[in-house]
Amino acid sequence: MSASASDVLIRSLPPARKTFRHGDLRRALLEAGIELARSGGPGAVVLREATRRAGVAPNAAYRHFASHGALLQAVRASAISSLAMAIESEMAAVRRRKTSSASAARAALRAVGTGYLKFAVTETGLFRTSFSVPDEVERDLDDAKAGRSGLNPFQLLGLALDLMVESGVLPRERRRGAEYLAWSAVHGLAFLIIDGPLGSASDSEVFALSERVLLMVEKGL
Amino acid sequence: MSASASDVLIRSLPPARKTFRHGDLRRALLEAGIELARSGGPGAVVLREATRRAGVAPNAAYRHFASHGALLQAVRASAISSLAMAIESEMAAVRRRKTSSASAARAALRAVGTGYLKFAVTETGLFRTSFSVPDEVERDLDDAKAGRSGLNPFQLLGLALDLMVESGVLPRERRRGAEYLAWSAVHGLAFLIIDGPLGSASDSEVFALSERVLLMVEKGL
DNA sequence: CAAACAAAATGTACACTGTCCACAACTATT
DNA sequence: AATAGTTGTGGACAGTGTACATTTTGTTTG
Repeated sequence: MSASASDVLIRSLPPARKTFRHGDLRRALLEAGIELARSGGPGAVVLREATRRAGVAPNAAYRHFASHGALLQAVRASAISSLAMAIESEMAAVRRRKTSSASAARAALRAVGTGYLKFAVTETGLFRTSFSVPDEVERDLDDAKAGRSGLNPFQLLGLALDLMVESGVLPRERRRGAEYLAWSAVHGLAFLIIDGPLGSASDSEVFALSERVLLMVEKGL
Repeated sequence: MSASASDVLIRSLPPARKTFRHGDLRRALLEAGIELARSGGPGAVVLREATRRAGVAPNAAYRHFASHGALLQAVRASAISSLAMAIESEMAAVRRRKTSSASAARAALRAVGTGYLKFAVTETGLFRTSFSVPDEVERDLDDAKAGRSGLNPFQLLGLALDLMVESGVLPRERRRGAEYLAWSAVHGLAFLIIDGPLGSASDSEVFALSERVLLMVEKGL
């Protein structure tokens, strides 16, 4: 039959799957959503566009996600996981030195902060998506939000703080709730950089400011 | 003519203005937008709903705002102004004591922080709207974003820091960029409370944490 | 004072979104 | 091979922002 002509038309834009079944539509939709979030933030992850990119009718999405919100949540979980991995890789780059010493503990906390900030600057869309909606990451055991270590960003921060207690840098009585102090400062700075008045600051200014914030955290914990 | 029947229908919901001209539609739309933002955050300020509340056709808005985004910006400016006023009133409650002493300067900075946090908790929708989009408040002379003093939140913070330098609490060489350190910490905490893992924390926990963050800022500046 | 004009509203229309429902195509099971 | 269940399609609807043409109105003139 004359498949060539219509094939050209069809193949022009969409992936043009040949089988009726897609095979792994859920993953395809999720990845499309992630890509949308990466380049446009949470507001850009629109259900119909995801189905379009997957080469599928809009309603097909509802076989895999209960609603647009459910898709967004899945994308968000993935974004948080990416953040965790960014932090992990920053920590790994540091841990190659001596272990459990005071300076190592400080370096670990610092790595969490710089990983967090780097991710915010580098993957702004995903970072925004990570915090586009209320959530409790504290005792959230969802693996989709964890990095390779199985820990989510909040837990990685807790780990660094535990190290500081063990090495005597942080008095044990100040350990409780310390996550929130550190996270507040670093998250606030990240926000000021990507959404606030620091948006037009130079890289070196941002770097200098990051150093000061991390120092403030160390001193003020 | 039989105006009674249709009048009942019309009068049922909308403000039912009788003149063709509205009189002050711009203000009406802005106030409707503010109300929407207050109760639902930035996403809830939808142009058509604002016109509905003003008792006017959707397109009427375009005589006063170039786009939905323009309306949102106006709402946002007003939200920032409200934030400034919240900070101002907190500062005023403190300044009744001794002036220009070290403790007064510290109290001023503290007032900025608590005003900021109170506003975030009390007027969550407006607070979210204030930071729903990139902006530079630093040298923004827009009066719509200022409080009664004519200063916007960022400038109020700067003022408090200036006081600290004058009273010798803050070494002059650490003054530059200190706004960002303080703002980072407090803004981050505000976010954790309203959108993050601290959403389910009790009031007393939040209060205690706020104290610690403000202390961290004082120590770490 | 009537006529002309600019401003402010309306009405219609379009593209786009999320989502519901009925139906078709395919797979797996009996 | 018949049947049931899953996964996709097609059509429809309400809701959004917004462009265009049109009507209503207050103001400014001749």
